[in-house]
Amino acid sequence: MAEAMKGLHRSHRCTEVTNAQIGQEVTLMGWAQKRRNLGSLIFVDLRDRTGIIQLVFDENDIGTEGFEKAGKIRSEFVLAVTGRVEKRGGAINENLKTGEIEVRVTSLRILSEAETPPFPIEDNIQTKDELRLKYRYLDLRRPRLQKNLMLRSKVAAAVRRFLDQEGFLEIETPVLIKSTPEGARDYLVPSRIHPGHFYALPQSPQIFKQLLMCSGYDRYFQLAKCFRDEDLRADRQPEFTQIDMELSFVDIDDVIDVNERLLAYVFKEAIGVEVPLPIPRMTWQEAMDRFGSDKPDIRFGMELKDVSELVKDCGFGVFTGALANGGSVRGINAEGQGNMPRKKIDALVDFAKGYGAKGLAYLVINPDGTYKSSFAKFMTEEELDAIVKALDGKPGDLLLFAADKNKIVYSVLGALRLELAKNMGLIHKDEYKFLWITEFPLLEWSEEENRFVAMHHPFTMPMEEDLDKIDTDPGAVRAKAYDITLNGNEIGGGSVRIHQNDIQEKMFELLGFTKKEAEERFGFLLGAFRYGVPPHAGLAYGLDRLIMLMAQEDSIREVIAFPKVKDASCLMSGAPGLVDDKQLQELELEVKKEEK
RNA sequence: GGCCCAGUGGCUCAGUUGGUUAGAGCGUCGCCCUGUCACGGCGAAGGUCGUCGGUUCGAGUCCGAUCUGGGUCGCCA
Repeated sequence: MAEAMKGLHRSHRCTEVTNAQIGQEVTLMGWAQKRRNLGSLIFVDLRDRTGIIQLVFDENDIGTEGFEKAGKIRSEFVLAVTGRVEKRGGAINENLKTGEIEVRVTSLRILSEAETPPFPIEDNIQTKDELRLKYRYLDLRRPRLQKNLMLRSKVAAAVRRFLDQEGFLEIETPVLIKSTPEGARDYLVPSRIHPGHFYALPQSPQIFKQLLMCSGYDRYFQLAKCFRDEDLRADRQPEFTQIDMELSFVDIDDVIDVNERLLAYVFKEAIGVEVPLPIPRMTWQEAMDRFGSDKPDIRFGMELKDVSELVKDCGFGVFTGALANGGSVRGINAEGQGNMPRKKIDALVDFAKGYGAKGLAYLVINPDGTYKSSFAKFMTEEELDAIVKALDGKPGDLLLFAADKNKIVYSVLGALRLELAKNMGLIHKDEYKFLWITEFPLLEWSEEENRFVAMHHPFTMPMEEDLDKIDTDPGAVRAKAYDITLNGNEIGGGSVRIHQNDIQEKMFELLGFTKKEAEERFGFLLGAFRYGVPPHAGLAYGLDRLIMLMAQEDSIREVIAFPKVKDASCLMSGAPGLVDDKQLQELELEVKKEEK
C-alpha cells in the first residue's frame, strides 16, 4: 500500500508555507497528526519538524479515488500531498502558525501507513519515561523534543562559529585510549590483537588536548564525546558531550574572557538571552561560606550565616560538641516559614539526615516576637537574641541550624537552602545567573584511599602565592582552577595547567604516585613536557547540561536523542547485551554466563 | 550498595474502613455527518489490577519478596 514519492519534490516544510504562498501550488510531506472526517470533507493536520499545517480533502478537488484514499488516513501515516494554498474557508486557528491558511489537496500519496502509536505524539502528555524511552523514535517526534534537539544543533553551530572566529582549531582526539585509573571509572574495550589488554573510552580528552598545546596548536576545541562508568542522575549520563577547549600562552583571565564572550554569544544566538558581562566571580571559600555549595544558585538569597562564635559557650551540647571537634554551627533563615507545621519541619530534619547531619536545630520566631525552638532551653535569652540577629530573623521566620564538621554543615545547609527555595517558589527558570567559582582547593583528602586526591585533576596548577604551603600544609593550597556555574549547576570547569616539570613531579608525589607509576600512566605527557611546553589552560563545558538549562528542562535526557536509563542500559536497543561466543573467543575473554 | 516515589484496559487516571459482574476520559474499531481544528452523533471491542508468595470465608485494597521506571545519598580526578 505504501506508495513511492517518485517524481515529487517537497517544496516547503509545513510551516514554511505562509500567506505569501496563497494561490500557489505546493508539495508537502510529513506525518498525519490528526484527521477530522466530516463525511464528504476531510481535514488532516500535517506535521513535520517545523510544525503543523491543515490539509483539506474534498472529492471535487481530488476525485473519487483520491477522496477514498484520504478516508484511510490514520494517525502517523506518512503523506505526500500536492495542492493549492488558500485562505481558510472556515474560522482561523490562532494556535497555529499556519492558522490562517490551508492546503486544498489535489493529489495524495500515502508513503507509509502506521500502526496506532502506543502513546499520543503530542506535547503536554504525561507518559511514563519507560514507555517514552522504549519507543524513543516516536517520543522524538514530539514538538518539545524536536525543539530541544534543534536548539542543541543551533548551540553547537554557534559554538563552532564563535570559536572559529577566535582562532580556535577543531581537532579530534582518539576514543580508544589508555586507561588512567584516576577519577571516574573507565569504560573498557578489550583488544583482539592484544588479548588481555584493554582500551579505555575517554572520560575527557584532557591529556590529548594538553599534548596538542605542546605540539603548537595554540587554541584547540572539540565537541567531544566522553564516557564515565558511574551511576546516573537526572543531569548525568554515562556518555555525554563536552565543549572542550585548551589555550596556550594564557592565564586565568584570558580563559575567562573568551569564555564569557562565548557564553554571551551562544545565549544570544540560540535563545535570545542577553548575558551581562563580566560574569561575577566568587572564590570557592566564599561560595561555601555563603551558600554551602561550590555551585551556588544565586537567583535567591537565604545565605548561610556562621554563628559558631555566638554559641561557643552556650549550654547546648550539640553545638559546643561540634565546635570542639573543629566544626562549626551555621544557620539559614527561611523567611516567612515560621508557620511551617511540625510535620514538615520533621521532614526537613530527615532531609538533612540524608546529607549526613545527625539532626537539625530550628527556631521559630512567633508573630509576637517570642521564640519556639528545639534548643531554647539550653540557651540564655541573650544568646538566642544574638543568633536571631545574626540571621536577620523577623517575626514569622523559621531559622534552621546545622552543627557538625564544616563539610557536613556546608552540604546539609546547601541542600536545605535549595529544597526550601524550591518549596517556597523562589526559583525562576527563565532567569539565567552565571557565576565563576575560583580558587578551588588543589587537593581533597580521601578517607577511602587515605591520601590526597586531586580535586580537579593532577595537572592543575597551584596558585603561585600558595606554593610555599605545598609541603607544610598541602590541604590549604589553592589551585588555579575555575568552574562556570549557571543557576546552581556546574556547566563547565577548567584550570591553568602545570607546565613546570618540578611542580608536576611534586604534584604526583602529593598524590602518592611513585616516579615509576607516574611515568607508567602519564609518561607520554611528561615526555612531551620535556621537549618544550607552553603555559596553557583550558576549560570544558557539559554540553548536555547547558542545553538542558537553556531548554528549561529538568533532565538531561530531554536534550539527548537516545539517552540511557538509570542502570545505564538502553530501553530501546537493549544495550548492553550478551555477545556471541565467537566474539569472546577472538578476544580470549571468558564471561560468566547467566542462566536464562 | 542505601533511602524515597510510582506500577490498574493502547494512553492518563479514579477505585472509599478488604466485600457481589473493576470505573472514567482520551485513543481504537464500525455507521452517520461539507468547515472542522479538544469536530460532533450513535454503537462496539478492550483490563483480573507489574510478578511471585502469604494473611483472610473473601485482596486492586493488608504483609513479605521480587521486577521495572523515576528521584536521591554514596560515587562522578
